[in-house]
Amino acid sequence: MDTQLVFDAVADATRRRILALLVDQGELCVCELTAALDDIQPKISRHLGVLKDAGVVIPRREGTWMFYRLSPSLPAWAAALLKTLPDAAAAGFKADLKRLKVMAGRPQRCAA
Amino acid sequence: MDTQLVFDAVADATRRRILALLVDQGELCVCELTAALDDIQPKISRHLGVLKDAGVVIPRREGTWMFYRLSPSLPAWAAALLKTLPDAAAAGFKADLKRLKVMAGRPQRCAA
DNA sequence: TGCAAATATACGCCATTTCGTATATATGCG
DNA sequence: CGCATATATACGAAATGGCGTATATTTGCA
Repeated sequence: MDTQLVFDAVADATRRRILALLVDQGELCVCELTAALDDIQPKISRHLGVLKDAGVVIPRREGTWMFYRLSPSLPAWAAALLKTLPDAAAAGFKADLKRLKVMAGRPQRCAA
Repeated sequence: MDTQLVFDAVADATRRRILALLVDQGELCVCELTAALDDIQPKISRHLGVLKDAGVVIPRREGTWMFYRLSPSLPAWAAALLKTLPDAAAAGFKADLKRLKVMAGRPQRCAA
């Protein structure tokens, strides 16, 4: 676990919004995050790539969907840091969560 | 409290080393931090300026010394974030702390 | 006032990062 | 195979941020 990569990961506002949603929701796919953040898909994918390379999230493929969730093997300090993100984002987080909830055609999960 | 400024503050390794020491030691002056990090004074001052502008630390003058400590009015999420820093820095933090302890001529505090 | 110590700031320079757009890859299905 | 959906990557441009060096500021004291 590279410390600098983790802090680089949370230095960007878009990545913090993604992580706050993953902390709260457990697992989300790219299209759900794209809808929740109301942003373009390549941007979301690029930031998810950064998070994956940092070891903060791990991907899971299900058909054409790619689901992302927090890595289960984070050191305690990193897990504690990520848990602060929904509070840190505050108002923005609630808006993102609301857009996620009203998103049309959310993918069905086969497995958890 | 500007969220982005706080995360920018901890994005830099030098600032994390400074903050880890302040979390652990409570209050330190520029010359102590310069010795502990084994770095040049303008660099330490510049980073302390960033931390001050972000509202993460507050300065206190005592003669020619400037002492810095964590802001007492941090939101809970920010305080929780900062508390992870000594663990996040790990080995580097211990080395910094050791250099602080063996520093010659540490300033005497008049007041806490 | 004049000097010394401690700290802060100014100035280019260089490296990194993010962005939008366009395109490539991968999977499922008929 | 061929098409559609979902996701990932490549590219150049623009902005940002840290660095070292030099210098300015502040304070204490003779």
